[in-house]
Amino acid sequence: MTSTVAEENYIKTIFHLQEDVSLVSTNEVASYLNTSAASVTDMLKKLKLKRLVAYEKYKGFKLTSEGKKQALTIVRKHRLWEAFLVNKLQFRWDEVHEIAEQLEHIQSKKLVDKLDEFLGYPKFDPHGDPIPDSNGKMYEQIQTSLAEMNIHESGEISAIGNQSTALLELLTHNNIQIGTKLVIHAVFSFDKSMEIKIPNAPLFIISYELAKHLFVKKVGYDPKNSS
Amino acid sequence: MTSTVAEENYIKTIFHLQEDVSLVSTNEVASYLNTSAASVTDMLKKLKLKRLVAYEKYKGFKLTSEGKKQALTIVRKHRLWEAFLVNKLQFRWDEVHEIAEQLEHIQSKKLVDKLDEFLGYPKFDPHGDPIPDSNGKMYEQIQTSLAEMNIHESGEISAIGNQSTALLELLTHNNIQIGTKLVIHAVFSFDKSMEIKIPNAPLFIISYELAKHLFVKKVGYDPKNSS
DNA sequence: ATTTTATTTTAGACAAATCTAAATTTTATT
DNA sequence: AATAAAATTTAGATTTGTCTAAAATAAAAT
Ligand SMILES: [Mn+2]
Ligand SMILES: [Mn+2]
Ligand SMILES: [Mn+2]
Ligand SMILES: [Mn+2]
Repeated sequence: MTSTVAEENYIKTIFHLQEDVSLVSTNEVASYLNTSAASVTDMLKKLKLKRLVAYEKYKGFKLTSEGKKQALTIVRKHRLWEAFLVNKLQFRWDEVHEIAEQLEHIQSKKLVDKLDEFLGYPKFDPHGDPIPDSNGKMYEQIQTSLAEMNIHESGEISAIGNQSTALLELLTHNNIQIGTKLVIHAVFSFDKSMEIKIPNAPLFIISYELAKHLFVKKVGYDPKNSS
Repeated sequence: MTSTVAEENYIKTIFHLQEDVSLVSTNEVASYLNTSAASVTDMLKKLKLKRLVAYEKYKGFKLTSEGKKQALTIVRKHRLWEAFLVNKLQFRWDEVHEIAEQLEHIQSKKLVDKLDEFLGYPKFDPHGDPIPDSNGKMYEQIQTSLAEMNIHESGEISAIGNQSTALLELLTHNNIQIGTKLVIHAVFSFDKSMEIKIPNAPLFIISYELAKHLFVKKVGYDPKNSS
């Protein structure tokens, strides 16, 4: 019924990988978890036996609905703990992922629900990722990478696609955080860098590399009028 | 350098058992941890190799100073998390031990110290047990079991030596909690039961079984005058 | 001082999670 | 369609933490 820490890490990994594609491969999981393909195959057999993944050898795999349900409770715990660390204990958001990787495996439904209540039922974690509620429901992220946006479009930073201290340093330097509104003033084809405007600051340029890791909720932009 | 969860559980167990006696035995640890004596011997070899216990076969064992230091950080985490669960998340004190058994193994010095600060540097956990500070120092518990006290002595409940829901139920019924002041009005030799007085309640009788599990800080009682 | 009992350790086995190397299957390339 | 390359699985080990049963040692009882 309950899963080990190792099993939970595989379940969560498959969950994240299958957000993009319908079937996940052995090697994808192996490289994500820094483990060998052989170990992944071993674990898949175990998870199949527990009916948490749908798996046929050589064919790829995905979570069953029970597997997805378990994944959502792990993701819920991970993000709630991250919110706790940042909102209550004053950690920076680049410090919390590692600790949440441990805390997400604590087993106690009551603890999670009380933590959720204590935090005021937050809908998003410090990186802008949605937190599943106790039924596994969470907000959709209707957002695009800033790198894919065009000149004159505007939006609001909704998530950060990388949790490194190096990225935080750059964002802090430029006064960018989740919730910051921006308008794209120019896009330079040479290096795909962008000139953007944010409130209370002069225009400045950000690299394509940076733009790729910033996710934006578009505003003032009606898809019906976009021909 | 860092220890596994299993190792930490042995270290903590030896720490608690050696509070009473100078040398701990294999069987004591085995029965405390509900494991076999053979497993304890196996683990002792490992802990000896890591220089965390002083152990000679057939002779008993105790923690080295490094072992004690590690034990204190585990106890610190355990009790701080219990304080968090009760003081911030509104758990009852009979619900928190199991969860703290998991949380005490989370590895992050910074987390523990921030948690301590967030809680306002509590000196005692919800069961009245002292919380080591970040240097491993903690208040001495100058307390005796209520069962060992005599008629006319008075004191204040400082710790509960058992964390069962059944005990909490009885204490709640009698309006006893940590901090409650009491005076012993009578001790009945037949069954060692005691008649006690607490503020705002009539005299009532408690069993020897209960008294054994209540720890009391004596007050208004000067040992110099006790002939 | 023997003998009996209790305690502790050793021997050997097992499950979980991992690995490397070899075998198999699938996919891509000529 | 045959062959080469890539991906995946299997075979066989290894480490950690556990177990039972047997052997060794220590403690208690006669
Ligand atoms: Mn994270
Ligand atoms: Mn996050
Ligand atoms: Mn406890
Ligand atoms: Mn406690």
